[in-house]
Amino acid sequence: MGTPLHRTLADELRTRIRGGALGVGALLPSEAELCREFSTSRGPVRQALAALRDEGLIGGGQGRRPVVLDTVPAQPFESFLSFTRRAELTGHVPGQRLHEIALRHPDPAVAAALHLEPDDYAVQLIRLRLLDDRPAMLERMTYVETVGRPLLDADLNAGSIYALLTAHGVDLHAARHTFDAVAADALDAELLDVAVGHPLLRERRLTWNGAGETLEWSEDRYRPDVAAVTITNTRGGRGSLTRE
Amino acid sequence: MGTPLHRTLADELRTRIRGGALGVGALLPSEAELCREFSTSRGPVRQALAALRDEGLIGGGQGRRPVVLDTVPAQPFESFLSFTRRAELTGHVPGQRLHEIALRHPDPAVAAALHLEPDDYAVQLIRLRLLDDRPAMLERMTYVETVGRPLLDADLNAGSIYALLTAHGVDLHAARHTFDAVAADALDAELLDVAVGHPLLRERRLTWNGAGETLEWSEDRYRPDVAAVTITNTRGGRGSLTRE
DNA sequence: GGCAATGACTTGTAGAGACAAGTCAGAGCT
DNA sequence: AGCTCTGACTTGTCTCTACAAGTCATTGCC
Repeated sequence: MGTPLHRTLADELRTRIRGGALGVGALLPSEAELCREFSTSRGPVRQALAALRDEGLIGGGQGRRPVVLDTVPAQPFESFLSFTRRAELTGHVPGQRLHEIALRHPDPAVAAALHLEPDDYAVQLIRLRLLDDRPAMLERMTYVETVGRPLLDADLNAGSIYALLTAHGVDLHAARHTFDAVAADALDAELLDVAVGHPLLRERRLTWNGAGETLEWSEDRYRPDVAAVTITNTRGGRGSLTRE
Repeated sequence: MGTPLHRTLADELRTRIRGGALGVGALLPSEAELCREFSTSRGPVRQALAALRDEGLIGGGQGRRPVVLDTVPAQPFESFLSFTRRAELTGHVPGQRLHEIALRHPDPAVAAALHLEPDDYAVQLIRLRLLDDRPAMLERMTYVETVGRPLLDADLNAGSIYALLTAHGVDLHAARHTFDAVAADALDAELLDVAVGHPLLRERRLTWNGAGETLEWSEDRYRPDVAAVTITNTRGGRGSLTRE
C-alpha cells in the first residue's frame, strides 16, 4: 500500500464527481460524514478536499458544505505541452530545427529547480520551432537523465518530443508555466531572426509526474509577432491555455 | 488577532525570501526549528510551507529541507482578475497612481473588441500599479459606459477597481488573457521607470459577464523584474498539488 | 582510499481532541 | 408577513502525539 490515504480519498471523490454521482451544484458529504465513511480522521479528508478545491472541482467556505462547481476540468493537456499538436489544431504547419543536444551537468539554478544533485547529469537541448517555416519559438529544455536518455538516440527534427516521451512511458502529469518578457540575447537573435535586445515572450516551465518528481525544466522564448499565449478563465473555473 | 497564524507565518517567510535574507538555493529552517521559533505546532508551519510551495517559491521533498527556488512570487491562477488581491496573497503591498481617466469614443480597434458602435462612449483610464512602492505594471483599461460610470466618481487611488465594480453588482464572470512581449513606449518608460525599448510582458484582457456581454478591454504591461504570471495545470486524474 | 552500514535528522502521513468562526433553518416575536 | 434570534451544524485553525519514509553525514570495515 504505497498510496497515501488522502490521495486515494481524493481519487474516490473525483470519480464520483466525474462519474455523475455528484452533479454540478450538488453538496458533498460533510467532513464528519466522510470521516465515518472512510474510517479516518479529519486530516486526510481535509487534504483530499483541498486537492479538489485546487483543481477547481469544488467550492465552499467556512461553515458551508463543499459544493461541486464543475464535473470536468479536463483541459486538453497535450495542448499545454505540445507545440506540434497545438499548431496542427490551429491549421499551421509546425517544424523544428535542432540546434544542440548534450548530456551534461546543468547550471546550479536549473539543477535546483529539477531537484538534482550537483553531479547529476541532465539532457539539455536547444531547438528552434517553426510555424509555416517562420521562426516562432526557441526552446532550451533540460530533462532529468532517466527521462532524457531516449532523446539522445531519436531524430529530433522529425517529431514531437512529447509524443516520443509518452511512448516511452513517461508520465507528464502536471506543469507550472511562468511568463515574463526578456530581451533577445545573441543566440535568440540569430535563430529567431530578430535584433539583439528585441522583446521576447519568455515561458519557463517545470513539468513533473504524478509522484511529484520533477522531470523537465524548459525556458522557451517566443517571437511576439508570430506566437502568443492565450488563457481563458471563468470565475470558480480552472481555465484553459492555448498558443496561437 | 484576525489573521490566522499560518498566514502570518507564510508572510514572514515570504518577506525573508524576498528581502534577500534567504537567497535562491538557501535552505529554510526545518519544520521543528520553525515550530520553536514561532512557538507553534507543526500544523500551521506545514500550512505556511505548502502555501509557499504552491507559489513556486520553495521546493524540497521528503526528508529534505525546503530550499528557496525563486525570489519572485508567482501569481496563483484564481486571482487573475484583481491585482490588489493577488498582491495581498503574495505578501506585497499594492498601490496605484491614476494617470488619466476619460469618457470618450474609443479607438475603432478597441470598440470592435468590446462590440461597441462608433458613437458609443466608453470609460478609459490609465493607471500605474505599484508593488511595495515600486512601479510594477501599467494598465490601459476601457470599460463599457454602463459599467465604467461609477469609476468617474470613485477615488481610484484608494482601492481595487475589481472590488468597486463587484460592489456595484457588476458580474465579472470570465476573461480571456493573451500574453506576448512588447518594447516599452515613451509613456511606459516614463511611468514604469525603464528605458524606451525595454522588454515588457503585455497582457491583453477581454472580460465579459455571465450573459456573454463584453464589459472590459484592458492592455497591461508588466515590468518583468517585478511581476510575472504563473499558471499551473494538471492532467485530470490522480495526484495533485497541495493547497492554500 | 573506497564503500557500505549506521543513526540522527528531516519531512510525509495519520489520529484525536479542542475551540473559533461562519452558515442556515426554524422557532418565536412584532 | 416580516423580522430577529437562537441553536445545531459545518468548516477553519491549532495542539499534541506517533510512526513511516527519505536524506545525509559519519563511522568503521575492507
